[in-house]
Amino acid sequence: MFYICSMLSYTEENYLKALLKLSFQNEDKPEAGTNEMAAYLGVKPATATDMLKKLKEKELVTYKKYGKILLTETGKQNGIAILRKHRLWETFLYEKLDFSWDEVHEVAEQLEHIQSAKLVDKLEEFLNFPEFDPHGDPIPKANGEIPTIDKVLLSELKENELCKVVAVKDTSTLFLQYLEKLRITIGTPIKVLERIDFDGSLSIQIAGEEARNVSMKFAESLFVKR
Amino acid sequence: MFYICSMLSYTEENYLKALLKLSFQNEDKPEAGTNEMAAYLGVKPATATDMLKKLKEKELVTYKKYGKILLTETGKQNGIAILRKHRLWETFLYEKLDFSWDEVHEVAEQLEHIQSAKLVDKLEEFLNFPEFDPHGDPIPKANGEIPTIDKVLLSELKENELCKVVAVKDTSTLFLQYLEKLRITIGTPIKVLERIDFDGSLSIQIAGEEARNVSMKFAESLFVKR
DNA sequence: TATAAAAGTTAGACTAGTCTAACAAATATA
DNA sequence: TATATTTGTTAGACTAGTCTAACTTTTATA
Repeated sequence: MFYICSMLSYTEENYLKALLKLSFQNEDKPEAGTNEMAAYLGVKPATATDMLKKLKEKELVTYKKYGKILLTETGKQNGIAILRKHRLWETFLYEKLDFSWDEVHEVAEQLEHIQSAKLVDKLEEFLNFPEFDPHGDPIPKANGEIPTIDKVLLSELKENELCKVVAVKDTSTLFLQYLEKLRITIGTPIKVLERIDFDGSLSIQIAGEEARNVSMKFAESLFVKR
Repeated sequence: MFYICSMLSYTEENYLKALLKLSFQNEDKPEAGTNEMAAYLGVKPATATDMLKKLKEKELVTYKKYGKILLTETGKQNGIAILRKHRLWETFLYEKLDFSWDEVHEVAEQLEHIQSAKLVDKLEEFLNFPEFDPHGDPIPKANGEIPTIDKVLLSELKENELCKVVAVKDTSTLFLQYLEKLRITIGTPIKVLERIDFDGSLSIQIAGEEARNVSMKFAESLFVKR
């Protein structure tokens, strides 16, 4: 149970976090490839290969030449610790400092690397132990547990189904700003009025307002709870 | 008035801050020497020389070989911006997250490098535009102005003078913890009962409690307002 | 004022993280 | 299954920031 190692560089932390995120994406098999990882981090594959050797040396990942990359338990816990910090800071920025949905990420990318166990725990307490961040993503607990919530994509609902927004799948600025324009936020109730099979678009009712059409791309970017 | 440049590295920021701090210390002449600066930053003089060339290139300092180092106006404003962040974060940690006097500095050293103009200004607003940090040091305003307060060392007071603690000169953990033990904090009233000429020590009354002796070293580490 | 001491600089080397270009292995497909 | 494509690795180079060791300039002092 002595997983979190504080002697990681800024860069190493970013690699671990990327690996963790990729493992969430590829749910069935939590591995990643070198190119995939490099693309995610915005570096060249050669660079990723080098770092991988270092992470392997430190027993944070298992991998062999030309093989897939997998986080060790230590690597995973370290990644989770960073994700925890990231999401707590996002929550702080959104709730206490009036940052908007799409502004929090960039600053949290920096704040997540601050080293101080006390700071993280005090921050969590100050925020009243939030379970989800402003995007609806779960905030890992101090022990590494990650809260869950059952959610489905808006696109999976049938006609006449009612739901509440619980998270965004796409966190791009464009999408988040569109959501703000539609006055959709975490918790907003939505009713599916009609499904247009032709292009997968939906006619929905947002918070009891008048009907509005949204694209399939939109419906596949929003998580809701029935 | 377009002073703050955001393209400074973590290290460059530290050099500018060090130079600014040294210029406060050497009040009469705000210059510094290479060795002095290196010592302050915990690097070797050779390293400081290299960085100086870089800072000169960027017009953040003026200096010539074997000469003294002086911040340019741009350099000074950048230094002040970092100091502002440092002291705002210290205030946040102390007031909102219950950090103790002597714990805030280390974490603020990291937080001061977060790049986001919005963050700093929102933080200042969230803290209600504090003028002084937990150690009583002035927090620079967004425009670079630094609040002042007239303060003297406790050691300068005469017998029977009354005062209030406004800042600490020494910010070492040992001193801060001693202050906590004595239940002295910013704002605590103190009366000088007796000055012992033999060793410069004082007999003082803290917040109306019974008399207590403090050393000359102590009296020279605490700033008060008459 | 000559010289010793202090202060500052240069040259060359190292590490972490990055790149490009060339190559090797694995996989997909004709 | 042979080959083309994709994926991943190696080698060599670069930058920022650091070091040590040797050297130079300034300053303090005998």
